[in-house]
Amino acid sequence: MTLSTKYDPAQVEDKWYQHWMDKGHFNAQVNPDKKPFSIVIPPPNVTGVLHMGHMLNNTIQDILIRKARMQGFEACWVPGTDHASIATEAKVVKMLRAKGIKKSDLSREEFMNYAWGWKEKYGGIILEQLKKLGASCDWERTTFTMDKNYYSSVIKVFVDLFNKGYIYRSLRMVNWDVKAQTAVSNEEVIYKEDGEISKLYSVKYKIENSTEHIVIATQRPETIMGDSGVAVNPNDDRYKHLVGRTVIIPFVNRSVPIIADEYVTMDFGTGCLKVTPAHDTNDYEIGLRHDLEIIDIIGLDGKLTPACGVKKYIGMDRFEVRKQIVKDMKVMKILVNEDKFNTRIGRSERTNSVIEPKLSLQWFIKMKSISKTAHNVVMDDEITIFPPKFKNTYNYWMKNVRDWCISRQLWWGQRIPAYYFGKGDDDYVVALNEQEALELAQKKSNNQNLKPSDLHQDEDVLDTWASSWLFPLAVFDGFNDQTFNSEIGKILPTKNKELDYFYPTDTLVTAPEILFFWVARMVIAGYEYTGKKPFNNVYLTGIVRDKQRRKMSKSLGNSPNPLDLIKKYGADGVRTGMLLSSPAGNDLLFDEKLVVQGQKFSNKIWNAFRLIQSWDVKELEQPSENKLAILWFESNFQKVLLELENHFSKFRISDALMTAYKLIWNDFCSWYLEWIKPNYQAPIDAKTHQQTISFLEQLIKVLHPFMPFITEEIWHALRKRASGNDLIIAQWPETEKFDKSILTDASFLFEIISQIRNIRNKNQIAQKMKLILIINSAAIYFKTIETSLIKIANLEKISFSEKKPERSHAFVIQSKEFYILSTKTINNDAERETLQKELNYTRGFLETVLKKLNNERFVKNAPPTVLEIEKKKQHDAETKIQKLKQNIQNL
RNA sequence: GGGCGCUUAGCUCAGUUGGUUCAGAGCACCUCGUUUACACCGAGGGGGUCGGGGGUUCGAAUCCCUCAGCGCCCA
Repeated sequence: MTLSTKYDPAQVEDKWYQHWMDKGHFNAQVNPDKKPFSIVIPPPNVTGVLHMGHMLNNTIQDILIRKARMQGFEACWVPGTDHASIATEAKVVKMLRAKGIKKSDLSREEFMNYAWGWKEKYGGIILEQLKKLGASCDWERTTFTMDKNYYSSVIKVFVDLFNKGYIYRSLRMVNWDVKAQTAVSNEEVIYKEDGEISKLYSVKYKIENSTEHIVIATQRPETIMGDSGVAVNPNDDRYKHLVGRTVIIPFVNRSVPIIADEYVTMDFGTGCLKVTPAHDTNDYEIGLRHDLEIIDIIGLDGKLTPACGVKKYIGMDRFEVRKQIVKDMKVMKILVNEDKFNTRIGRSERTNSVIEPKLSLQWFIKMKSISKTAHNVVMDDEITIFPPKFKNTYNYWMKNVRDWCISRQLWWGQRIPAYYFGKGDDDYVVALNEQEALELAQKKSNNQNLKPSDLHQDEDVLDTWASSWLFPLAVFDGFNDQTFNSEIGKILPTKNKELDYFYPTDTLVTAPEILFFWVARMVIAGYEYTGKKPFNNVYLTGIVRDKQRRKMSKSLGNSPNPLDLIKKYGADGVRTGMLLSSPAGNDLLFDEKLVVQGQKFSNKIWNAFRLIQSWDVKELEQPSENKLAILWFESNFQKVLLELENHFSKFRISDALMTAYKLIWNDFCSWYLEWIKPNYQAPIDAKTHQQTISFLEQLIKVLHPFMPFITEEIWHALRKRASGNDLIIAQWPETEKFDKSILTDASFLFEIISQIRNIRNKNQIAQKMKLILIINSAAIYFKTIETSLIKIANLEKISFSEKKPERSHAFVIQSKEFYILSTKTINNDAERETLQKELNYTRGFLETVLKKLNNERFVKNAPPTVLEIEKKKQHDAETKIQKLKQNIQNL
């Protein structure tokens, strides 16, 4: 069989993925004979298509899960998707609009049908794409956050938290998205980096019973009609005398107090702030402190309401009113000034419309007490975050945790199970279903005649995070009726085998951006319901950026299409390319060149395999150099395996890959294979051949988690294997004790070889030309490495002699002198220069060593081992200097 | 404004407890090399005052102070 010199991933990847699926290698079940190792996927949005961030994130998860599987764990990777309330609803609305259908024309049920239809069509795309990447998820466990069971879990939790007193309904300032007609969280409000240019208007307010005016500064003159106070700083001498007086609000002629509040910045604007509690978060706080009236003059649509009290403004958009009111103020001669200034304007992440701070009745979770354990366990490293710097960030957020607004004015999501039976703010009950709600409502209202039709369920749905925070529990059906005890609001142990076995999961791999949205909240939910953590480790990946450090995004168009990359370079190449530059927790500067490097690496391994496979094998006596090569590689493999495990234990995945990369490319291909390679067309002895195949097997084992496809392909090409004997479930190599002296011998050997190659290079001596090496040393020291040295350095022979040959190139290693007999005329000047350079360096080195040794305090204080080392350095350097000097003289 | 972090070779980054010839890796670059597994290759090489300054120590990339530049999170 002749194999192509180029490895072609397209030929093998789909084949092996299908094979693994057919054999059920991805599926995990409760198995008392094995320890569990589980990961839950950060569920991607159903709206999404695979992007580079997913590629990185899921490659890392796949690496962890594949390694665990090979290490004999029952490895379970649960995939799933997230219903993404806001984003999905936006997509569906847009899709309907294209068909000429308005959401407002549809009933809730009709809309949900469309939404489900959309989800069925597009919602699974991303998971299908993950298969191309090689993700070894247990697809039979695929979970969607709106699945029936999941939905009811979320509702149960809402009811439970309400009954426990964690959920309350309250008038709060929310960020209102006028376009999307929904409240959005603080995190979904975007402020432009450099701010935005706006105008600051200075307006005269008349002081009541006085001819005096006070000049306030505002950037929102359209809210003047909602003013219920004017605030100054208590330390501001300009206004001290006015505190306690009242002013007349223009347009509405309302009389409001002048109050003193520390919040006011004296040197901003006029130092005099109009207070509009209904339309600004800070004003709201001030209003609460000073008991000011709340006058809401802007409707949900962003238009002024009759409450503004000025007929011509009613029904006008807030920004139109701003233009008009400025004109009107000019006419009234109360506008003193308008200045351009740079300010921060909050815009909705989804619609880019300017956020309107708005008071509204919303549902909240009290976060302070429920999150206490979740805070502590991370501080105590019960849950470990990688990289550790995020522990600080987590701490800061938890310390200042704020109540969580969980209602969203949308339809796509879990509908809030609150049922209203009257007009009063407190006329509602919270229940699992309508039947229970009716019973509760009858009790609460003291009205046994309430009918189902008298109840009206809350129109809003829950924030998506208020469902996905249950993910690690819900995927193992932790809230089914047998497991979840609604009386005490706990998930019971020993009631659910799957949950008992797979929970807590091992490692969560996700982006730092959602440390609070998702990670922290999962920890909170985990402790609230099981008293246990949801995962042992949290690994936070970096953000995938382009070479210019710009975040990859659709709008910039700087993100390659992952599937195109896979097509072009193979999944193995792409996985490798991503990881090669992904140091733990740092951002990844993606460059297609890295994927090329991954592809080249595939090819290198492929050709190593081709070489081994091409040899003619005979029952011959094993040459001594092959024995040495094998001993060396065995020990070296063990040494490197330790390094690899160390990297893994610290989640240095990219370093682990680089370690494997160098082990294969440098150690195996460049050294080992060249060492044992038979002469052209000569056969190889069977023993060495077998051993070499075993080595390659070991190598592809440790490489498998990174490059699953090519390794599986070679695994099967190397030997005939029984059905089901696949690399994906092969046993991971064990670390064993190894011989360190052989490594020392080898590095001595390698150093000599490098020197000889260097001499060839510098003197234009062809690789093919055999050279004679003379060593000024007893032959006994070179017994083990002699034949290897002859072979790899391509020598004719080695002689041992104290006599320095006349025409030769000299070098010194570990105080031993080596001479390469020259076939050409030696260029004495060049040779002298080389040796002199070496001599100067060594002298300088000796000087620094002597400096230490002559320092009494060093000798007194340094530990004996360090002292010994320094003495040895001195001795070696002195010998070397002597020999170099002699060699220079001899020229 | 508050908090956290970063600055090491042309680029991206390692460097664990202060102590091996410790100043490293990968890529990039330069030189040489192709009938011999792979040119998606091989061999060799150059390149850094460890951001600046000060301090602690026998000894500092590593600890402390300070200045400068950059990034992230929160308000």
